Amino acid sequence: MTQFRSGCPIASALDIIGDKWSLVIVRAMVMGATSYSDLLSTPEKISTNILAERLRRLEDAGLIRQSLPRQGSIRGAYALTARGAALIPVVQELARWGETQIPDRWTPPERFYAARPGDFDVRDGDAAAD
Amino acid sequence: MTQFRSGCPIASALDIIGDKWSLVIVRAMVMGATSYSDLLSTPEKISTNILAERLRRLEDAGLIRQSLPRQGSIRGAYALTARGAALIPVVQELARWGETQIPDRWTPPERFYAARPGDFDVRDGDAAAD
DNA sequence: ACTTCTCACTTGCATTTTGCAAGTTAAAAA
DNA sequence: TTTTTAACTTGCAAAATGCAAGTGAGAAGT
Repeated sequence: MTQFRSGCPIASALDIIGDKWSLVIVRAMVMGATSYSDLLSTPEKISTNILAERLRRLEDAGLIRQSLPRQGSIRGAYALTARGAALIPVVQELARWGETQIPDRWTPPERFYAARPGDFDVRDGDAAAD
Repeated sequence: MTQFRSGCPIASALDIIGDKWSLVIVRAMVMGATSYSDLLSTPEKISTNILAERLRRLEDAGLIRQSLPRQGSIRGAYALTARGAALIPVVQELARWGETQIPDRWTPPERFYAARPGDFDVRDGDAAAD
């Protein structure tokens, strides 16, 4: 599995999600993306091989999981696990930093900052009905 | 300068500090590192060329700066700018994530979590006397 | 004054990661 | 039954990372 550079929680976290794409994927999933094509259609234009590899790594690291395919679809939807959802405060702080420190960035929608780790990892039954 | 993948503040932040080393350097500086050799002696064992290049990039991005060399030293000490210090909440959340989600990580000292952006970027005069 | 040491890097080169473009496979739609 | 679409895989070029060794300038020792 991942070799950690040290016992430091920050360095170790970066050994897992310290790249240009992992937290972009987490952001997209916080915003509701669940399929491979949802993730491909983000404005950042991730390439297909990188997305596939990142999804594999995030799954191996236990941050996301693929639910069992429902009938009428070949593959299951991706969802954040509790561990992955625990990154929400990190991406929110990153968003605040980007908004305040980099000129002309978009303002994320309210519901992005309102998201809480507990809103995810529903374990079973996709009870996301309104 | 940096080319941003999109207007998203998260993706743009990652375009600047989305790698394995930048936030490790910020962490070390929050903990008091000010010289090249301070930064080299962190437990993560960054190699010299990477450190030099990262320092250059962080300086170009306005996150750190090198103060004017005092007499008796050839180069000035590195310090976080206000923009760099604004990353403190990000590294703190990352630390919380690492501590709670990865087994057997070190517990950062109190003063790490107590650090506030306002404690840095003293602008002039190194008034860090006890 | 002259050699030695240390600090802050630079350079060369191998390895790994990232990125683009095109191809594949299976199921859903026409 | 041909065509689309969704979810990838493969090949190869380019960029980032990492190791080891080298450099230059001021500080320290003698």
